[in-house]
Amino acid sequence: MANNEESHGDPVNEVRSLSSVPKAVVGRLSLYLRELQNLLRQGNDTVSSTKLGKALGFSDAQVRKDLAYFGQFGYPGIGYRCEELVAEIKKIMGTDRHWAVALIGCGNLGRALLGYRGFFQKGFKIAAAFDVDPSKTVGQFEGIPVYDIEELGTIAKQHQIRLAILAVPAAAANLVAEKVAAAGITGIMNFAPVTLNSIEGVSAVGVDLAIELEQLCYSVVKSNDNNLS
Amino acid sequence: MANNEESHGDPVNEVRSLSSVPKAVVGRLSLYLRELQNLLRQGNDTVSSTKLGKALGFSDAQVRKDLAYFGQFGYPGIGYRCEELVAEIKKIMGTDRHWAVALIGCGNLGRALLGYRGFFQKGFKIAAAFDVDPSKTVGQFEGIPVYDIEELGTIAKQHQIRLAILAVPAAAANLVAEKVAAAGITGIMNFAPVTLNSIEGVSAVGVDLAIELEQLCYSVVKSNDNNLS
DNA sequence: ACATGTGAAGTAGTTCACAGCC
DNA sequence: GGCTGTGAACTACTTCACATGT
Repeated sequence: MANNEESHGDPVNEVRSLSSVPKAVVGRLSLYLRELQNLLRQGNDTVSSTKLGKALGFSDAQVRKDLAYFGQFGYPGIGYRCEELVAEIKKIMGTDRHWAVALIGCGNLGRALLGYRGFFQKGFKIAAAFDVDPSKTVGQFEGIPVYDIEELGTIAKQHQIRLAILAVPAAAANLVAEKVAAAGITGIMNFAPVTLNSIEGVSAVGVDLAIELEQLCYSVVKSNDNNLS
Repeated sequence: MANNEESHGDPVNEVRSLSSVPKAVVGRLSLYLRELQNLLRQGNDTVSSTKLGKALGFSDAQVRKDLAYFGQFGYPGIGYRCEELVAEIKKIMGTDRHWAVALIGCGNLGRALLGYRGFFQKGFKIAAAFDVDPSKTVGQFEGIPVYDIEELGTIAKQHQIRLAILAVPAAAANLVAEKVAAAGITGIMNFAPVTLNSIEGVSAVGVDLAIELEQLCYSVVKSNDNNLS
């Protein structure tokens, strides 16, 4: 029994869409994109729904249905042209352009995220970092200037920042989220271990690393139980 | 239209269970646990399914149904006793005990995770770190010793390590995952931006921070579209 | 022969609504 | 009156299977 799998956990990370496209579909789209880029790097020009699905643990029908929400991208008898599909999915996700991002909270995790290459590769650039601690707001980390949180509004306007990464303590998260919204930012990636209060016109995804590990823990314990029987 | 929400993205983080409990339920269980602990800290002894659900954006029925998969924990007319329910959920998740964890890959992200408090608070202790780079394997970070990856088997046995956090480059991830499995570790939290090949008897959750941000990006773009119409 | 796109069928997850209990 | 636990109804998602295209 192959107990391994990378499918999607569910409410551990948190987004809701308004439209008729199921959020599960959008989640898989990101995985398709990632896999397609890997395939391209390995020199593949085209890929079939069967192959793409198999690589990610989904059925071929699932792949085709998911893509069908957004258009007809395939070629019967051929499959999908990787480069083309990459471009399409990027357009759908909104990552066909560059995004300026604010990082708020320069603690352990915050500083690591400043140096994280993965964001940049997807077109996200952390334009500025913020903190409340005066000892941090003097300089810069990883070449990114650190400002006092009160300057968020000004700097956000200057750099046209539309997304914020929150790496602040749980107790401060909701207050900071309000400031972020007030600065005209409409997307928040929240690393604090609390569910943010909903803010009109602002989308949020929560990423709780400890919860993610806890989910893994459940799988491990569960699979042990099953193997005994 | 309140476009904010922290519900669960779907296949962005990746777990599959064998049993009949939907993975979505297990995901929400972690959120209930987190909220219950916050409620306790605020001095609440009991909570109703309505209140708990409202705090997280779920219906009262959802909360009750989710918990009903595991037993009867509530008191009609009263609700749920927070402390009691916390203990129950911890037991279900397997976090009622302590877990020794190996961290593999001491780059930017890896080192930040070594210092991340959230894991410890849930009972996870990073007992040892590993890397291939000899310049890193001499010392320690955050008080945690760093070993050469080849020592994984020995050290894992010594510390009874059952979980591993992979913070290695994408190109190395699958190879390292094999070594992890060979060391007798049965749970992998994968930060590398690839879907790991399935390994017999090993559970994996994938956490791709860039994908998480991409999902947020989609929500923001989408909600913009909707507001125009 | 191979692969897409899609209606139809099937499965899984969520909400309703109410009986029973405090 | 407030609240849980749960069958029944409903909704959403996934898979099937095949017509169509290369």
